[in-house]
Amino acid sequence: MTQAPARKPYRRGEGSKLRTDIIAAAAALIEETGSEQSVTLREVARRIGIAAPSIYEHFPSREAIVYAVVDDCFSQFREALAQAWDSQPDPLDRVRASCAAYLRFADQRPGQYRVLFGRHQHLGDRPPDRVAIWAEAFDQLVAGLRDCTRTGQITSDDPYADAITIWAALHGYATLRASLPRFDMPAPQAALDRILSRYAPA
Amino acid sequence: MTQAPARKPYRRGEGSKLRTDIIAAAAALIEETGSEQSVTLREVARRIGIAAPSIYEHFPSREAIVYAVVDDCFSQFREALAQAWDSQPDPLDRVRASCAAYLRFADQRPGQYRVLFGRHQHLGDRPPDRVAIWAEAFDQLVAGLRDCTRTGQITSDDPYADAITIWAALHGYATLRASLPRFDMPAPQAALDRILSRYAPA
DNA sequence: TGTACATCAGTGAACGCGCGTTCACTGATGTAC
DNA sequence: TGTACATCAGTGAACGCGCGTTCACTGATGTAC
Repeated sequence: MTQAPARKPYRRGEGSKLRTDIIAAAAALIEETGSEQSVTLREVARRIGIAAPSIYEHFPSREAIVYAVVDDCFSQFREALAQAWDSQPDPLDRVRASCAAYLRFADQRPGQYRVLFGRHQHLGDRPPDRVAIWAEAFDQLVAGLRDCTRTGQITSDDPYADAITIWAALHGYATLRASLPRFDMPAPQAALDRILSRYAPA
Repeated sequence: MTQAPARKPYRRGEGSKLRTDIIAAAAALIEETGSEQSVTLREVARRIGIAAPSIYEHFPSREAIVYAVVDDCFSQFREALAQAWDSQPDPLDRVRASCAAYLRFADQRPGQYRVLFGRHQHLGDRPPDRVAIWAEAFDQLVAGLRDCTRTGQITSDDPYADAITIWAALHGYATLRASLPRFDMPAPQAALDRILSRYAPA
């Protein structure tokens, strides 16, 4: 769509910086449209201000760009969750902080969050196994709930089943808010408080 | 993709039947891929066994087909919810039945459910106002919860806020289950029981 | 200090593809007489 | 009962478009001598 202004080639030895530009442009495109399909070589090239074939110096195919972006998103998502988890020693605070980080990611980058649930066929070399990443985050939530039941901060006869419900509520809130922007939703923090209030009564 | 076998033209006066075929083929395509983008005139035509330009007898553009399909989905969705609501006299049973119908629709036609949350730009003549349809369904849930608090079947200090949470949990469960089929989720009825158990303790 | 040259960071033109859409048309079928 | 013809339900070829990808190339830049 938008044509980037003229640019000078990177200096010798800095050619790999273009790789970063490509991923950034593709990520922005995904964020704007919420779809991987909008990542076309030509549109990415236009945004950076290069010719489309220049991309082949850094990626073997269109699909490889999308793959790299999604990979990047997953890393940042995991990092955000891990940081929140580690920041709190108390079990309930830990669950709260993790859930808040989850909603913050989805709120600030709804398009990228959306893409984390897309169907990603593998490129051949490495298997994607996105399910494993979600399972990891989910297991952490289950562990958190278990800790909270042990300390008596949360009452649950089945932390696994309740973790499913809480995850569903988080995911549902985040995607509803992004899908129906004209529908008046409470802010993330208020929504989270509501969700958890049924599990950790004051 | 798949080429339909040879077919005979509809008889005189029955030409409008093709319109139904087109919507059905487009709906199937959406259901298979979960995306409106897969509805192309040529693919729809291939599936029915006609030439692509024949579609212009019944729809002015590609977008009009998608619009008709989404319209159809919304009608069926509303109908399913209304039927469930009307089938139960007891307030809590009514909420349960409506939520169950919601999950059943999403479970049986995940691709079409997904599309109900897409961005639909209007075609000019009539405004889409999808938000109004969602608001209508949501208001019914709020009313149901209010009735249940009156009868004491559910405890809530803020039925509106709790309706948001319950809707989010339903939507989140449905979309997670569809997005991550390899992640082991409980069946819809079990998930619904879990969700509502926090609001209507036995 | 000057210069030839290898290499780096790209480019421009072209390909085949599927797409939406337009247009002139065709063959079967029901109907008026 | 027979026939001309209007109409219906479609078709085939073509258009311009944006796309992914290939290929031969080019100009600037750092380096060896």
